[in-house]
Amino acid sequence: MEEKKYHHGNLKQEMIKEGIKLVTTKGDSELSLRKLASICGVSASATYSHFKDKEELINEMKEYVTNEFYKILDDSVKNLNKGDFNTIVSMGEAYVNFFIDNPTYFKFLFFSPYLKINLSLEEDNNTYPPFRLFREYALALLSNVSDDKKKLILLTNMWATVQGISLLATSSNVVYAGNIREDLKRILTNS
Amino acid sequence: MEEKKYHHGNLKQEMIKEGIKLVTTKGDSELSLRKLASICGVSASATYSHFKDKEELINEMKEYVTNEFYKILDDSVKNLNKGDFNTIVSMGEAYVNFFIDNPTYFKFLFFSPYLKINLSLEEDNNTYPPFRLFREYALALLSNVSDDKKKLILLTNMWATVQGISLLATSSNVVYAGNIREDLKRILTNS
DNA sequence: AATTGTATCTTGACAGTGTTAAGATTATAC
DNA sequence: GTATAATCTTAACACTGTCAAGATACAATT
Repeated sequence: MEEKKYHHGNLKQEMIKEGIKLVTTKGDSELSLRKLASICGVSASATYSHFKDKEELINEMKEYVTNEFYKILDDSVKNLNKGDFNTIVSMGEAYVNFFIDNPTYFKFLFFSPYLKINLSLEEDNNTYPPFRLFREYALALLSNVSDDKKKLILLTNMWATVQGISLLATSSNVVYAGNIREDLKRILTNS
Repeated sequence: MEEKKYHHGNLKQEMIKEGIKLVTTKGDSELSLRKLASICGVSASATYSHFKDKEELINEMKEYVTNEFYKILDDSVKNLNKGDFNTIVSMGEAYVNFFIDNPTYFKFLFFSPYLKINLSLEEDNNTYPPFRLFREYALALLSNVSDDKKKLILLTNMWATVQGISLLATSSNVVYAGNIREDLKRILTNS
């Protein structure tokens, strides 16, 4: 039996985690600060000691999920060579599977002003980290493509493929019957 | 100067249209029944003479937008031959351009339980109409593909391409530099 | 160790939301 | 012309995010 203390001790982290749990199980429309505060055994206003407003809480939740996403992408290419075809395929599979495993995350992550998506060829630190990682590996594979415009189009298409399939896979009533490996191969080999 | 009448006369249609205007200009978070009722010069509860609840209003708004979407896809293949490559390309371009022209519609349409997306090969009437139309023309092009599994994968990929590019194009900070014609060609020719 | 300051929490209030109940007004049907 | 049904209004409910004021407990300084 836990003692009910005046100070929670770990409220910020718990709100983020319970918030993600709520979104995952009930959907993002069910996420309310008061409900969340109640779950954490704390008054509604306690939220404002840790977050400026609801949006800031949601952004921190997104950051948390983003880190999970990033780690999975990163792990998927561990011990693989950066320039290999197999490497980007492995990441592509991990990419799609992440959202198949967590269907609610796709909407949660990809429809928000938080995202800074940059499709340029140059490395930059403003890009959404998982995308940056994908770009890094995709460009490594495309290093022998000399035409920059062609390169950008190929990059965009690889991206659109994993992103589009993730979208379809997490939409209602859709089961993806294809093969992410074949999809990426098709894009890469015919260029 | 309009006379202010007790009965509005055309409230249902005006709420749908003004609702879409609100979503388009301010985003879907700004859509409230009371605000909408106020815009239409009517009390908050008047809504409930025409819609069961907010969800029903939103669904009718989606239906309206869906019809626009469908018409644009349908128009894009008018006077074109169903089995031609150019035909599906024309539709693909119209598909993506519709969402480039109306960026808020993508989120509005594609994240809701309303959608019934069916990726099977068989014709069925439960599928979301614009998707049904796309499938119809895509399958016409694929009529010479004998392997049903291969056919389904190709269909899915054509779909994922236009859908993924639409998503990227309507996300923040992304400009699609590719060419939808080349994308579809790539998918079709390498199979 | 006592005091002070700061971080964290509470209660109470405010305006805004979707929704319902009861009743007023007007159009429609017989 | 009268009854019925559709459409609207006002009033209220529970819920939401947010803020101001004050209570509590932890941390730092003397």
